[in-house]
Amino acid sequence: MADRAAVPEVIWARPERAGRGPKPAFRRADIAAAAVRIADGGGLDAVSMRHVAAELGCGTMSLYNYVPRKEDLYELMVDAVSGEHEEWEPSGDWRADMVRVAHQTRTLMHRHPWLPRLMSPVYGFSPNALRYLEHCLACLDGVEASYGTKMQLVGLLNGVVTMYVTNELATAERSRSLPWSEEQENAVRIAYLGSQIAGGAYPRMAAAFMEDPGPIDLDAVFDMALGKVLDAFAPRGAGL
Amino acid sequence: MADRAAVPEVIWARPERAGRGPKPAFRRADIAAAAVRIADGGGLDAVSMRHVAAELGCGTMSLYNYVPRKEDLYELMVDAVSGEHEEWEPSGDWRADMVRVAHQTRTLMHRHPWLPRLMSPVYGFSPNALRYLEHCLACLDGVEASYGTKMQLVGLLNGVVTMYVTNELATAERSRSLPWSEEQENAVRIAYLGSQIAGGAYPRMAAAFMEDPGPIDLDAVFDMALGKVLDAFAPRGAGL
DNA sequence: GCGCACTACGTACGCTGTACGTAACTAGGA
DNA sequence: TCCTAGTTACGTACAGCGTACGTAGTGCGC
Repeated sequence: MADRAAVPEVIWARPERAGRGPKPAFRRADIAAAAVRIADGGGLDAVSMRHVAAELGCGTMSLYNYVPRKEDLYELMVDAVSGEHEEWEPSGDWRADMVRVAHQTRTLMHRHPWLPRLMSPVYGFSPNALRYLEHCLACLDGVEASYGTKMQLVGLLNGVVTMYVTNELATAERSRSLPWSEEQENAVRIAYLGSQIAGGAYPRMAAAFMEDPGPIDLDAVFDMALGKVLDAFAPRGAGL
Repeated sequence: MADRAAVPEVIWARPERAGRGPKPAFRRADIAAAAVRIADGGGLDAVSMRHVAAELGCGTMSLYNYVPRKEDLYELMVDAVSGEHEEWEPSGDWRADMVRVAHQTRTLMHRHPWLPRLMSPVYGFSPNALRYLEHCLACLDGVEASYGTKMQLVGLLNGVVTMYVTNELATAERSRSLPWSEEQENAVRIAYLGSQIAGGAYPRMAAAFMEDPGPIDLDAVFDMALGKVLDAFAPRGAGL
């Protein structure tokens, strides 16, 4: 009996190919790719063991030969798209490199809108996550600070990016599981908001929504927040 | 026929009591409280329509008289605990007030560990969320800045708090749905991490984990990040 | 070449959200 | 005042989920 993990197991520590039986029909990468394909097309909730198996053309339960739990499938997915992170020779300007890293992460999350929901520090040590972290640290090589501080910077940056993209995608991703359109939902919510504000109980909120700053440039908002966070760590181009 | 929402509907716009039929057995607050109780005790995944109904002592489908979709139950929950936010007379020192707000939010999230997962800008305009936002804006009354900037500050602050608490709770909340303990899982993951680092492919990661900064004080880390974010908006006690 | 670990996968269980139908109830209009 | 239409309550049912378990069949290590 294979004793399907009564004890914790990191999927990455498990060898792709066991010694004994018939050779596996897929590689882990195939499975991850199939799951990513489904999530990209139909949202994270479309990723079920049955769907992934169908996408691969195998029986549902066969997947459990590769992935002990669905949770591990998620971990495979996150690692797979983490592999899309490009790396480059550190430019010497760590601030510029960090901005580039952040933009790249944001692009990645827009390409795979389910990614923010799966972002977890627990997945932070998959093979591709390690490569990514090492690259970030390399970009910070010239900075005089402890690795602890550098890790905190990278963590905060990642967090802020995740947060912003989550907000950027919130209504769009939400409308995927709703029986009506995003615009309809927004209209109804804004109508309610208007009625509440008109009540006079929230004068400052009312003023805020009267301001009408014109169309919001999400890219600019993101860049501004990113800049502020970096400023917080290095106020005037000094070290951390 | 009641035509159970073929068109979007904000739950807050629906009256608690309809004119016609028998008087409802519960108020929305009862249902929210029951769901919160279950989530506090058994995690968010324990919140199913059947469980909530059982907690209330009514049939499962009766809930759908109060809540058109499960999603709306979540919205009720977030609003309910948002009501736990205390308010106070703005002190005049907006930075101190913002720190207090952030600490309060963090405490709230530790009391209701499922809250970060449900944090969504979509729920940002429930009654208690409006009260909360209005209070934040009131604390910023003396600051010379547009309401847009103020909203951005509040948003960024909330986001950073959410992010930090998510990380603080990640392993604990995760272990709730796992058949083994948090410590076991951590041990296995650290063992894997060690083996990878020992391979020599990630020299900086290796150095980072050699550093051993001693026990981490989560409160201090949180306060530091919070301070940096506030510094980013108001470098030296100036206005925004 | 034997045995056993492994792959493949069908069946089945308990759980989920919720569509639908029915019975009891009550407020508004005649 | 009675009638009726809209609401509440809730049992049943269905499609889908993760996954435990059992059974074949395959091919490496001894």
